[in-house]
Amino acid sequence: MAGIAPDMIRGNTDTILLRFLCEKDSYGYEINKRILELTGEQYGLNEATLYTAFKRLEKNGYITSYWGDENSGARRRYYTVTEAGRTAYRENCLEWKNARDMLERLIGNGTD
Amino acid sequence: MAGIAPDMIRGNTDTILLRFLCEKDSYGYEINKRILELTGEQYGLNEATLYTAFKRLEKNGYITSYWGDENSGARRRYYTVTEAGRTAYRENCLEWKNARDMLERLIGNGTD
DNA sequence: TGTAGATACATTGACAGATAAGGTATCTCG
DNA sequence: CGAGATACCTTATCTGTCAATGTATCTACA
Repeated sequence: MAGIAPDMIRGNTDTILLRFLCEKDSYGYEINKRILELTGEQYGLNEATLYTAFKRLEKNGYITSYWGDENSGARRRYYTVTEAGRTAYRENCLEWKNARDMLERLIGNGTD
Repeated sequence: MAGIAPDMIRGNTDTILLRFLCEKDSYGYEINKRILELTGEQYGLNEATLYTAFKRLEKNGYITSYWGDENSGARRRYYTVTEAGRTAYRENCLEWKNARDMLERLIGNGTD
């Protein structure tokens, strides 16, 4: 298992984060753990990438953030998806499906 | 139809070019026309991207090039895929399928 | 007591691939 | 002769990702 090239994920990072936040408020570390679980440890976001993406999403008005009131453990910054974020998520999903189908046609099936 | 975001294709550009060159020797302009056809004019490679990719592939030993002997029309630089290029193509196809399935799981289905 | 490991967030500089914008040159058609 | 298509190429710039580094807290264990 060689892992996944970052350039394959690029363009979908924001969508992935929005997906998890559409389910429930969450924070960086937790989301990344869920990504690792879902991919059988095959893929996880680099931390710098993760926090850069959160900043971008917040700047675009797709999420808001607040500090959790942990009385134990490290502090956590929680994120909440906005209505605009939910809309963006749905649109991104359509774009992904469109791009996926196109790539399927363009790449061929590897039998040559 | 908003077209396809470049970041969705990124990481697959080389594979797409190799795919066409696995079929037959070809040149930049022709490949790009075939991409436009196959996608219903939805997507075409930026020329700078196209020629950068050819350079990269050649540097990696995946393709070789030669000038066509056109006796009419603009000169064409033809590309030939090497054995290493065919192998890379097959591997890239597997990587794409792997990444695609992973993204499918990570992105969800947009129904939230 | 202390120290290793997990949790958790954040910043920095560098890099690779993509882009827009510009350029060269030839042929075809009206 | 000029417009449009064919065909290739270069440069400066942008964006997202990454490695490296830093901070701080809690838990487990010896």
